[in-house]
Amino acid sequence: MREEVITIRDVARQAGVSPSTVSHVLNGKDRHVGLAKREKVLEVIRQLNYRPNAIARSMIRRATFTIGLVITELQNPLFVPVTEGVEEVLRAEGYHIVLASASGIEGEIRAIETLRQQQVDGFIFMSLSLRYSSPHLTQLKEAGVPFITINRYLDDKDINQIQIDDREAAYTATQHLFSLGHTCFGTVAGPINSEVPRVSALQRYRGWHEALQEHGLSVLPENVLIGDYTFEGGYKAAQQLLAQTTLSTRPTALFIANESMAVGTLKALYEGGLRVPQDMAVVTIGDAPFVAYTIPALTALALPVDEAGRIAARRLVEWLKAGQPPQAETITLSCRLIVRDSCGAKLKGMGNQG
Amino acid sequence: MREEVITIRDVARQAGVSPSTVSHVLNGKDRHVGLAKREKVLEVIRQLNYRPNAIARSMIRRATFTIGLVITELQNPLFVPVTEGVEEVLRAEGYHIVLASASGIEGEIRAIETLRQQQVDGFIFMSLSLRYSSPHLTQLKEAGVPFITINRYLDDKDINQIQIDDREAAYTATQHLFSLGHTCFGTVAGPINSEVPRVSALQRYRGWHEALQEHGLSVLPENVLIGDYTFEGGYKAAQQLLAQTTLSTRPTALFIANESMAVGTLKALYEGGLRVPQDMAVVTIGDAPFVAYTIPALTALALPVDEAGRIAARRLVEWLKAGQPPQAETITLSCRLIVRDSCGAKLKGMGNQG
DNA sequence: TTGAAAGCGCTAACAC
DNA sequence: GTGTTAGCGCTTTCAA
Repeated sequence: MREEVITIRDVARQAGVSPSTVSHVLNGKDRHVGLAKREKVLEVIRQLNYRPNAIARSMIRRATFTIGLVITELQNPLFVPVTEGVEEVLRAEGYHIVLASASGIEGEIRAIETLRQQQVDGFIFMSLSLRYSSPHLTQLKEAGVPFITINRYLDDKDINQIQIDDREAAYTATQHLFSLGHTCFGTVAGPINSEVPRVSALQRYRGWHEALQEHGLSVLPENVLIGDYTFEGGYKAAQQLLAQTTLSTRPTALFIANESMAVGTLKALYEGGLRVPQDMAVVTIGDAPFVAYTIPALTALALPVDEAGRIAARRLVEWLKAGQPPQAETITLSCRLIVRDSCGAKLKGMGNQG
Repeated sequence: MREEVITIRDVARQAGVSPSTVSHVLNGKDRHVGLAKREKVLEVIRQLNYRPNAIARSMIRRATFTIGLVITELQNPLFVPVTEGVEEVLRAEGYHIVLASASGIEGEIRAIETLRQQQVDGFIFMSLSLRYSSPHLTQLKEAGVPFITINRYLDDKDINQIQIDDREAAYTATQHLFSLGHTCFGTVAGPINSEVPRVSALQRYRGWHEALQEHGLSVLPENVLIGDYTFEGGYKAAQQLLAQTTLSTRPTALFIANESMAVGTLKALYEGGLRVPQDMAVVTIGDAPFVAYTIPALTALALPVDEAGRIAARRLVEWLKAGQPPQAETITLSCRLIVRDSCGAKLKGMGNQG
């Protein structure tokens, strides 16, 4: 049943040439092969349905044209669009993706180890950023292994990183609320005070805070909630906000650290009888497809996720082709404000001054 | 900078043994290696930070412990959870995943070709099912290549398939509406009449239709809309439904073929001034995380997606281990009805009879 | 219990 | 232009 394996020698024999000639017509670079032989070889290849063994080729070339894509959270909304970007350029360049899911630092270390055994040519890390330092990545860098990170905040600036400017996005979001006339703010932050805080959550909180400070505003502690980036977390946080505030202390504008929590928030507000945007403006970060179809549609900062993937892949491929690391660089991508309905129009009266 | 490659010979030399001895302590099966030598070898391995070359090993073993995961639509909501299931069991079994995105049959054929060159041990296909016959898969089967499909409807019953029972899910959804007392129905179907219809859309339409027939009900053509499985598609379809129906002909219950379209529908209904579920009950198929947080929360049929992934991976691994195909089988998984708020309670009056 | 030797399928010097 | 040869790093007979 199973096709017997046919090798380059079989082709050579059938075509009456040497294996190296076959190899040359296959890879066809420097060497010139006579037209007659070349055609004959090509024909035999087709006839025999010969399929070159890429593994054997890798042995000699010392390159597998394979890159390891290491991620921690498959269900992270960034994963799919980033991967699409990565895949798009890698495929065009003839590279394959080996997917490794690794939760936690230990998992990541294990994944690196086995992928190196598999002789991947390089890595793209798209894992959560849980801390600023990652010794195992610094080590990987020192071993000369080509890799690039997406969406991590490593303080080792000799590592090539693609970052999305979470701080700026939060700042922009908050400014947007300002520009609409709001002065009484609340937020549902991401996991900023768990044991290992997510760096993006920290940065988003920071951006929000900076914008407030800039305007000399402070926020009541009861208007600052902490969520966990989930729908449920956003829902609960908003419920709590409503429960612990009164009409007089309640914010008129909410910055929700990510889109999942924003959806949860919308629901809690609806159930609490608050209208968005009339009673409460809501802005968030993240522009998953459903964000445009909530009620009301969410004003959000769109993360340049597929671009991040493409850039990462492109830089890695350049590195691989050059055979040496590019100038280490941290590329920071900005988010784009997409105004929809959840923040409403500019406030008219001054009655909202908090 | 770059670590020089250290091979099994280096280890052997350092440890004062032969390469084959090192190989044996590494793979440690039949052969007994003296304790002293074994320890010495292990120590040298650690010292040198030796990393066996999996590629070289594959050459001899004729197995790469790698499987190709071929998908058409990265952004398909099934992709992430299915992949999680697949990854979970494959990793536990020591297999690696090579991800190949391939749009269309031609892309799939190309992906198969290059992955076979990469010597993957088997395949999992999680692509859209666009047609019932796929000659290239039948061919792959005949070549003796181990593979399994998820969510495809192939009429070649000699191929191992994992299916989700779309027809049944739609039937159940519709029955649920019935059980609540509805008699006037509408639907937003998936892409059932495009040039290459999606089989799942066809099946869901069929299940809906069967349930209606069973109750001897017919549906006004104007209450049957066709969408494209997107948020936008659902939104537009529902708008059209409202536009082309009057209060007297308008359905009281809607079956929306997937969750994205259901979200769009909810928005259109809201904007049209219809309350869900009071004025219109809505049920859908697909239970992406956001489905529980729409307003109102959607009653939906949850697809057993991660289970599908796990089963597929498990069966494939068994096949690989056995070295021969299992009894060809099409495993059909059922969906689970999750009742939330979008269908409301049982209708009281009889005024809704259509 | 261990080592020597022969490859896996391919490419790349090096001859001719 | 083309063939011969020597490996890539590993496993696996086959002897010892």
